[in-house]
Amino acid sequence: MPELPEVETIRRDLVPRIVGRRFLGVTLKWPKMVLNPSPEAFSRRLVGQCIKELDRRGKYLIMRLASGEVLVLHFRMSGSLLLAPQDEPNAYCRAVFFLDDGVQLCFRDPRKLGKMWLVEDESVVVGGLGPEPLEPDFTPDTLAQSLANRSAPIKALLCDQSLLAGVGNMYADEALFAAGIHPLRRASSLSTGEIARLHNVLRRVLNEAIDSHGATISDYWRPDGEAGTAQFVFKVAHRGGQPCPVCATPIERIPIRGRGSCFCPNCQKESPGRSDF
DNA sequence: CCCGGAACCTGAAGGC
DNA sequence: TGCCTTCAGGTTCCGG
Repeated sequence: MPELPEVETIRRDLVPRIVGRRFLGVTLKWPKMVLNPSPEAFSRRLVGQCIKELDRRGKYLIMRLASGEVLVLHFRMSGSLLLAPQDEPNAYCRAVFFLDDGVQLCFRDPRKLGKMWLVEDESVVVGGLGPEPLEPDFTPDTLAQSLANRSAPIKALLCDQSLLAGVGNMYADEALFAAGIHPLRRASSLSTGEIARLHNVLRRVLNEAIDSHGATISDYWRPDGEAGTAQFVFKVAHRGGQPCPVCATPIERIPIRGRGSCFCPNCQKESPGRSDF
């Protein structure tokens, strides 16, 4: 599932391949994935446009076009953006972008949950996102303010895109393990020390995953079709039932807000850590 | 405002 | 062997 490290990997892989290229055509095989404008207008307005810059905001991939318009993509659960896929026709290819150097860019998405927008102002899509966790404006203080007076489980809030952009189920689990914090802890119960630790490990976990080119758990692939390797260094994410790498206690898996949450019941106690006082 | 749950989707996996 | 149910989870919407 593409979260921040996966989308950042897609962006970095694509920059040398598609910046400066022009769209010659677009084929929409699942028009419902286009949320703005109408699918017909989307294709008509995109053709002929030159890709000026690739950016990322949270889990959104942002293509800035020479005209000033912006093509925004979200991969949701199962989306990938593949360059010149070898296995055409691909049953899961929901949209194809034909570029002026002969390359095809295929939006592969088995579950059809991915979304695209063509807008003049990207803020209508990403305006509600919280700070970028790897940017300087994400500080222990801003995290503390986001968590103050909130009774929801910390795990749920870490996945709330309006508080912090780009963190999803996998990396929230990894960060909470690294910080030694139980995912069900009420956010407002975290100490200043715990919040500082969480802030620190969030950045570390995300940066390490980017270094590993993201995690290929199910349907995420790099644009060239290669898998990421971040899943091989996961300590708890997607590892329910397996032994904790630190203490060998079986990793538990419980639903939080309907999401499978993996943690070590020994390393991540439910009560606040005594060492913080 | 805040919290939790359903819906959108379909392939994979498990039960009988 | 094969049908059926359940699960996976990012985002949006809805109800309490």
